[in-house]
Amino acid sequence: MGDVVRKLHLVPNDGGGAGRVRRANLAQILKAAEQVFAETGFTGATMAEIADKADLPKANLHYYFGTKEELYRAVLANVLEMWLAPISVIHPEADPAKAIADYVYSKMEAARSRPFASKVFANEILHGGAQIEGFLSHDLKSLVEEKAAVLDGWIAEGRMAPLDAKNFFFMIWAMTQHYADFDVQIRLVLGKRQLTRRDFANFTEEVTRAVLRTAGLSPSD
Amino acid sequence: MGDVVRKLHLVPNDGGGAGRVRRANLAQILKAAEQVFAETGFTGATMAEIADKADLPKANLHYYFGTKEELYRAVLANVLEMWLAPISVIHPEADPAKAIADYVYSKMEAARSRPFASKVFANEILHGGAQIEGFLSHDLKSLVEEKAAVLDGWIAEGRMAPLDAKNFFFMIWAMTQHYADFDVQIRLVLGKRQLTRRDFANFTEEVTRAVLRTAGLSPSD
DNA sequence: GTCTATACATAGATAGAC
DNA sequence: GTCTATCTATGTATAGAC
Repeated sequence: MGDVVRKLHLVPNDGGGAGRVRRANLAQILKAAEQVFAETGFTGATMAEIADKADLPKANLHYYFGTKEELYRAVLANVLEMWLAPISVIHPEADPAKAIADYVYSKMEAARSRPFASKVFANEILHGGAQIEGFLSHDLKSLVEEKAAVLDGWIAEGRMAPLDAKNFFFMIWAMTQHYADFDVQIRLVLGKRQLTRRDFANFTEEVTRAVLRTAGLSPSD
Repeated sequence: MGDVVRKLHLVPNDGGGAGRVRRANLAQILKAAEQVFAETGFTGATMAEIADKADLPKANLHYYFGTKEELYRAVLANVLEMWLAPISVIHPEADPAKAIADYVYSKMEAARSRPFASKVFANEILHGGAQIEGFLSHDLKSLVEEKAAVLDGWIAEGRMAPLDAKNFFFMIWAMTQHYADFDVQIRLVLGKRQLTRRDFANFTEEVTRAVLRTAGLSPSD
């Protein structure tokens, strides 16, 4: 953790780590900003609305983050950390079925518990990803290459069915993030007011089964 | 075609269908608007940029569509038509494997050939879908119920593996639209400048295999 | 039916008192 | 370090000449 943040130069001026108030305010602002950016996008979001949600005067946001864009980049940095973390369960020594099921579970849990983070990420990519080009073309690219090599190894050893490993990750991302990003569509089509933990447990089961079958694997427990 | 448009009251004043110039201008504006809304979202898009891309003065857009929101709704109406059309291949008399493969193919082809349309739709849902709530909660909901019943029938007859039929559609939508909506991520991770027809053919093959395996089916040809 | 010039509203950013 | 008042830019929409 922290690596991506530093690499992308996305850290707000921390002043040296002195104040407690500072930390609390930063956290409050970042949380409010994540929600507002998720709901209305970068241009749609207004500093006034974020300030309202953070329960702070508008000028304070500019005091801490300077510009709207800086604030946005700080939110993105948080989001990217969350996005990357789960993939570590994919490593050569792991059991394929268990590792892949764990990965799907983690991504679904992230979609359920931090839907705003997922939407901020989706929105950024949807509109060209100008702020995270470096992250995508370097950090994520090499990570995917590394993890795809793990899958290729398993395939070569006959421990899972042959498939395009990179594309396999794309399909997993597509399905898991869909439940966060397109929740409105899912709710309205199912006629539900809210997607519950039970709903997500069911989705997770279905997605896990789909992914494992695609890889020619059976659940390990 | 036209049904959804009418139901949602999304038709711009057609004046009676007189002019040829009118038709050409409307088409030009709608095409430009689809692209700009896709790239920057509703609030991010400006009438000036759309006018530029449509090669018309800004005031003309207001002449034809009144407000930015009306123009946006007209774009959405087009997009929804495209979105719905392919699902008709799912009907009781069809062969399950062939029908599902055809459906995946059509959705992937739509993602490839009309990426802006897919992005406009994704953006609208991502931000709450206020403009298409009626479409989602009535039209799409009943369509999904009808088509899920077809799958449930196939399952009952032992013609495909048991699964949650509605969720099966969600997974298909997630994967197929991903290649349009997240193309930037895919391109940068793969290190490609552009996704070609060949790339899409490969994605389509992988997604089709994943979907058929999930349904316990083998390719029919 | 087309287009230039402009009115009006909103939102990002800052100055300066506290 | 906080906040009110204000500046300035941008973008939607329209008036009115052609």
